[in-house]
Amino acid sequence: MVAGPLPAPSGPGKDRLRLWVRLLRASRSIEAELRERLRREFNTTLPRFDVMAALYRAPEGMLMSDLSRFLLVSNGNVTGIVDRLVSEGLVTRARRNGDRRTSMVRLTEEGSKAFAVIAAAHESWIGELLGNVSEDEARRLTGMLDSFRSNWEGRE
Amino acid sequence: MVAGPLPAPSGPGKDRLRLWVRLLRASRSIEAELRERLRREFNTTLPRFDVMAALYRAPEGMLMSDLSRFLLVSNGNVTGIVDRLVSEGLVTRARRNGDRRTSMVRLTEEGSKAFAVIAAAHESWIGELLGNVSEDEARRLTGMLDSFRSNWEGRE
DNA sequence: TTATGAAACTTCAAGCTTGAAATAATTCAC
DNA sequence: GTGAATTATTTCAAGCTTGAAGTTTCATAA
Repeated sequence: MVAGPLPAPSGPGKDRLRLWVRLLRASRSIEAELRERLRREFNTTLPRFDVMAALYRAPEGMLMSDLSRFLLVSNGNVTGIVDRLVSEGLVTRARRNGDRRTSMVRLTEEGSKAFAVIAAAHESWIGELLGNVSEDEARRLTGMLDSFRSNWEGRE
Repeated sequence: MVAGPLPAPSGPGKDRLRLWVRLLRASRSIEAELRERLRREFNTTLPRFDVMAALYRAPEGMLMSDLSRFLLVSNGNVTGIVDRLVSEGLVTRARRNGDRRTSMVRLTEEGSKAFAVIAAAHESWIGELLGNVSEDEARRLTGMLDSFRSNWEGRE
């Protein structure tokens, strides 16, 4: 490559690279805004919200490793976040009789109530922040991302 | 088993919420894979790569605040990453005569060479990881994300 | 001039994140 | 049953990230 300083990227593969850059910028922008609002309005964080959201969908509870797999983060990471949620009284770790290596993590009553409030705000924020994406576009994009996902999960 | 535990979310606004969840999962999956490969193959990190990529496009250099704005991260964050890159000899901070508050950050010769190698691998990884997105789909998705971006930047 | 305000950075504490190593409990092969 | 893998989790050091507070330098204007 002998080139001028800023050749507009082109050539095979550049379309996907460009897509990746856009995808990353979009999700970082939205994430930053959500993080900021969660902090300002509810004094919480995105990782805590993510854990609570996962647990809210699973009233019977989740193992640490379930959480880690579902949220796509490391085991050690979940330990720390759950520790903080426990110390805030939003979550419990219940030792199981069957397998004493594991513990079921569940939202407390308080955690569940708190989450419901935050989730409602969160949903309306998303509606606002993605307001310029039409419902139709949203569905088409979602479809593309779904097929990306199934291909991704089936790869080695 | 009365209520199904996981009613599929529906109703107004749910399409955008679903889109956001898919978007976040896709970018996190890809990011995790890139991070892993950068570490394994080049013993570096995504934040360092991002800074170097920005500097590579700007041979004349960038201010710390330019980097922070461009990468969508905080000022203090950039300080730390640049510190590490400097100590690795990949980047320099040059004090300017005009305004002594600022310094121009540039890739060193070594940094530039190193980046070129990593960037080539990075591009081929993206080609591989997004291989199931057709070129056509990639362009359409990019178009949607572009219009999202211009709306985003124009919001108050 | 000089103060006062803004701008560019750095520092800091707290929290998030990872990968690797350590613990503890279970399962499996024999 | 015993010992060797395997699985679930925690701990740890290093690095990333933020928002807030602090420093230095510059710009403005009275």
